[in-house]
Amino acid sequence: MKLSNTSQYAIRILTYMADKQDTQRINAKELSHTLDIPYKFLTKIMTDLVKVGFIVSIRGREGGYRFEKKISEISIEDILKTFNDEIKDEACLLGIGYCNNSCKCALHDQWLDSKIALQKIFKESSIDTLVGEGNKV
Amino acid sequence: MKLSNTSQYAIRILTYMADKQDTQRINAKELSHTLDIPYKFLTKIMTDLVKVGFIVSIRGREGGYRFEKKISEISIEDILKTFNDEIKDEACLLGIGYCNNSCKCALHDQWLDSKIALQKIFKESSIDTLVGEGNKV
DNA sequence: AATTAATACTACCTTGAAGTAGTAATTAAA
DNA sequence: TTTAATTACTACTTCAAGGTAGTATTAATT
Repeated sequence: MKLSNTSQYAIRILTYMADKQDTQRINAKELSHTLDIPYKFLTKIMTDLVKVGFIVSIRGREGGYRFEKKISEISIEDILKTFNDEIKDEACLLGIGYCNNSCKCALHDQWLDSKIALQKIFKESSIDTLVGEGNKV
Repeated sequence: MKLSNTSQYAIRILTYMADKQDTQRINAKELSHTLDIPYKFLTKIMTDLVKVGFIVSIRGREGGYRFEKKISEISIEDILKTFNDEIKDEACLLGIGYCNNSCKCALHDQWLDSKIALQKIFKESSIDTLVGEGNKV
């Protein structure tokens, strides 16, 4: 009952980047050190985040990353979808195919409200709503 | 954002067993066929469920499994705990150590209500509340 | 007593996520 | 134009969960 490491890392990276947007470019080394994410694994994730258009990369000396999309337009859901980690509508908590109103598992009704609440949180939490709270990174 | 296969299997096994408690013993072969769980993997899970005291096994010909605990006294939470898959109080959605009121990640406040709701569902859903609804197995 | 049908145990194999290594490509600075 | 600092790419290794195989043990039936 948790997000994948990759999704967790991606959310933390983008939140941290948003938090210090004064400095326009942030490089992988800084992110790796600050967020304690293995360097090589982080650069792999960064490349994915570039490909999906959340950020752009500047290669070469003095390079790094900066946002491409507005941070108000990147939701947690968007990030989770990038790594195929979102909660799908017909997700079955017991892993028996798909659940819906007419075909459901024994936990479907109990799980429904929480599922919707979680989906809502993920959809409505954009990166800009997460910054500046002095939270741990 | 899902339960482990093992937990899903265990919940389905116990729910199915509870659903047909008329027949006192159920054997691994029937469970494996009916629930479409690999036989050898299922027997491994069954042994765990025996060890933790939810069920007892009857070895030898005509053997099988039956409940040891009352099905009203086995919660989803109990099952999840058996396989170390429960939602812990200080679980951090972003995987940054532990979260609490004074030290939290950027998603902690948003996640809190859902977490509590889920914990409540898992705690309050005992096996007997899941049977007899005609749900898929 | 032998056979058969069941669970238990030990050890192994497979798979996908996580993580690592090395090199190529790029670009600013010296 | 060389060097240094950066991201991108390809391929590999590691780890834990999931799954499999073979054998031992148990006990009712024949």
